[in-house]
Amino acid sequence: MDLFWSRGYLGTSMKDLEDGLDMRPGSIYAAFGSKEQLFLDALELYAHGMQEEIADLTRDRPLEDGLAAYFQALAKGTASRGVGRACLIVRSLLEAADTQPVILGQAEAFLSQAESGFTALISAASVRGDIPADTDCPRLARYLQSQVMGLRVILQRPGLSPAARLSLADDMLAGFVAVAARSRAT
Amino acid sequence: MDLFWSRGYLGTSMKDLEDGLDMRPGSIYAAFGSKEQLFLDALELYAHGMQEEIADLTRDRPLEDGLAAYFQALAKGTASRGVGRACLIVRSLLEAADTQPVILGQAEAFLSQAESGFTALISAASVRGDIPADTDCPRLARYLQSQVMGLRVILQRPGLSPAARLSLADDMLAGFVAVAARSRAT
DNA sequence: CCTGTTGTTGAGTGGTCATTCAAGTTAAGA
DNA sequence: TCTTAACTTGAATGACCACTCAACAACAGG
Repeated sequence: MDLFWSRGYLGTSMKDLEDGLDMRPGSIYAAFGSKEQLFLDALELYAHGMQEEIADLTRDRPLEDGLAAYFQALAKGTASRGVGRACLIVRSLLEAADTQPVILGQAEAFLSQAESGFTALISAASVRGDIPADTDCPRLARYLQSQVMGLRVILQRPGLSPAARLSLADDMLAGFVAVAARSRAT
Repeated sequence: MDLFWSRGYLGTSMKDLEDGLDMRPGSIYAAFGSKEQLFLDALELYAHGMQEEIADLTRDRPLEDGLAAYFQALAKGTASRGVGRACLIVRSLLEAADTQPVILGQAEAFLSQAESGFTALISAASVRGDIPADTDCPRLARYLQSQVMGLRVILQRPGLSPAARLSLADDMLAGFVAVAARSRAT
C-alpha cells in the first residue's frame, strides 16, 4: 500500500513490489493474482483505514471540534495516515481516469463509501443538535469531502509554510461551519 | 497536452504521442528533446491557458459573480478548459510526487503562479470594495485555490448527479463568501 | 541544375515491463 | 522415514518502453 501510495500504480514496478514485499514474482502472483489485483487489495486496505478514521472523528466530541482537530492534524502533517501525502483514492481516481477502468470503478466506489461515512457523521451531528436539524446531510457531506480533498492536495505542495497550512485549516473549518449553518436559512 | 491530460505522464507512451502528433520518433526528438521535455512544454501551455482563464474571471464583473459563473461552468462541464477533467497541474503534482522531481518542481511552480493569479484577483476586488479592504489576500487566494482543486477533483467522479454538482458549486461560493467576510472580524 | 540545409523517416537499440513455470524447498502427517 | 501438499524460487518469455541514427526527401539560393 505504501509503495503504491508514494509511486502510483504505473510508477510502481514489479521489481519495486518484489523488494518491498520481499517476495519473488512467483509468490506474488500465487498470492495476489496480478499487479492490478494487488493494487486493488492495497486500495481496499487504505479505504478501510480511512473509513475508521472518519468514524472516529466525532468520538466523544461535537462535529466541529472533531473536524477542527482533523484539519489541523492534516495541516501539521501529524495525521495518523498520510504524512503530507494526498489521499490514495484521489490519486488513483486521477491516474486511472481514462486508462484503467477497473481501478477507476473501485476508486469511485470507495469515494462514495467515504461520502456515506461523512453523511453518517453529519446526520448524527444534526440529530445531536450540533448543526441545524433540517440539514441536507448528503449535500453537506459532499461539500466537506471536496474540502478535505482540496486541502490534502494543496498540502502536498512542498513549498507551503506551516503558518499558511494552519490558516488554511482554519479557513476550511470556517467555510464548513458557514455552509452548514446555511441550510437553516432556506 | 490533451493526451497527457487524459492519460498522465507515465500512461502516455511514445506510440501514443506519435499517433497524436502524427510525427515519427526522430521528428519528435528533434523538436522536443525528450518525452519529459515535451511533457513540460505541454504543462506550460496548460498553465498559460489557466492563467488567462483566471485573469478573465473578473472582467467587467465583481469577484463574486465571476466565481459563481466559474463554479457553475465547472459543475456543468461547460468550462472552456477541462470538460470534467481535473486540473492537469494537480494531476501532475500527484503523479510526480515521489518519482519525477523535475515535473514535480514545475507543477509546484505553476501552482504558485496560479495562486498569484488568484491573489491579484482578490486584491483587486478588495481595492474595488467587493470584499473587506483589510483582507489577507494571499491567504484567501490559497483557500480559494484549494476549493477549486477539491471541486475539480470531485467533479471528475463519474457517478455524481447534475443536481449534486450544481449544489456543490453553490456551496463552494457560499463558503468562499463566508471566509472572505471573516477577515473583517479579526 | 547543383549544393547545402533542414527536416523526416522507420527500422533498430538495449533495457525494462508484467507474467509464467519447471524445479526446488519446506513442513506436517502417517 | 516416506509421502504429499503447499509454497518459493529465479531464469526465461514476449511485449513494449524511450530513444537513436543512417538514409532519404524537400526545398531554397545561386
